[in-house]
Amino acid sequence: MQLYIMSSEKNPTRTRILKATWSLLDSGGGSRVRMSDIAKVAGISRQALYLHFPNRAELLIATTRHIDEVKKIDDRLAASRAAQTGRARLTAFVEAWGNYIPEIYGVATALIALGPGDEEARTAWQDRLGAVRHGCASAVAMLARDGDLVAHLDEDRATDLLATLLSVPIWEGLCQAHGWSQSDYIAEIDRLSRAALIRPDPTS
Amino acid sequence: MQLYIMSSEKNPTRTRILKATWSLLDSGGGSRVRMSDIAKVAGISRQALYLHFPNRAELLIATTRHIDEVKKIDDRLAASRAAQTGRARLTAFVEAWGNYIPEIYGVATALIALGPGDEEARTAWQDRLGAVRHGCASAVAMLARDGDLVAHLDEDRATDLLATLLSVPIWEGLCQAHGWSQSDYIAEIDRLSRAALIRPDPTS
DNA sequence: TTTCTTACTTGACACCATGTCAAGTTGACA
DNA sequence: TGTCAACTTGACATGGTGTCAAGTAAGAAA
Repeated sequence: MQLYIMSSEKNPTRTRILKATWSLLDSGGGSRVRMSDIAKVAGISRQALYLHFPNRAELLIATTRHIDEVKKIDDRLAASRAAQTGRARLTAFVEAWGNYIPEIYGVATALIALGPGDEEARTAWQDRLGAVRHGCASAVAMLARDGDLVAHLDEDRATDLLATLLSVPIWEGLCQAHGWSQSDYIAEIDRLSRAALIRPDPTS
Repeated sequence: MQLYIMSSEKNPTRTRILKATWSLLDSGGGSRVRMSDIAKVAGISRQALYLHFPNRAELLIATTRHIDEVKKIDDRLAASRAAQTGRARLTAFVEAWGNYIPEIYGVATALIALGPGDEEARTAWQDRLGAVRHGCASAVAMLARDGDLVAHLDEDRATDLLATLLSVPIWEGLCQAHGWSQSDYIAEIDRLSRAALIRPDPTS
């Protein structure tokens, strides 16, 4: 268990560092952002960063947590849990997470790029994926409960598939590489996930 | 224009380097493979690598070409072009490319990891994606010709979507992270791409 | 006022990987 | 015998991370 402290209140320079990291990462250059760049934007010396974070990986991880806090991801995902049917929940979850991706994309990129070679960074990212997967799993479970889950996939498989459809690289491919709008992305992933998971024509 | 020489014949050490790179990259550690590791496996000095390749990026790129040559990707993709209907071609292409992914996965990972920060590596990888996209586009065009393309997507959008479904990260998510078998992967992507692109029930 | 503490600064340095350079060595071939 | 190509060895520049030691500025406590 861990105590989460509102980072906005105390530790003003720590917050300044996190905001600097966030803004640099958001402006594109995922893994090209150096510690010295962050220090410069935060208005402190490079070495002072290490008074607040033991290394680059932890700084990036702390930045994702900071963004989660500011963007209130927990609340947003919780809202998707209100849906009563599996189908509704699927759509709600796709929307909630799909719309969160662009907000963490910068940090995600940096964290993923760090992954091979940094155990801690990989773990941190896996944790996050785990949280998404959990949301996927409960949407899938609800579909199964409703008898709406496609026949050829068990719940685990269906969860794998949904989590993969909702992965960052897919968002990146469509919205970054191919220039899709966020709403087109959401609409298509929603449609695709329904095609993938929902049993066709159960009533006919 | 560029002359492609069968690398297997002449240049024995060059080939040894490429094979060493390939085997190291295949054994997992994508971006953790150092030039010195490659040299050691190839049985030459680290500096001698630079007598054959100007830098790491070019070595990786040459390695993908070497694999293409050995694995005959061109022939395999060409075979998928024999299909007469859009639907058959879609399946054939999914199979051809989907089964090629695991064979280049190691190098792909290293090349992608190099991407941010190395213009040349990014370009090389983009070229490859371009080739895949081209295959996707002609499958989509054939579907459209047959009147089988789903109504709400134009050909460009459909191509984007198919190329994304066939991207390396999706294979990685399913087959690496979640342990799917290659045949399950192919079956599911085939089904998913048909669900995504083919107009439902055109005859009823 | 003096002293102590905390947060920061400066500058130097070790580490590690890439890539470069210069000066050998070795073997084949003429 | 000489020459050339392929390779070796050792040294070094570069650029980033992370560490260390000594110094400074400001506020709280005595």
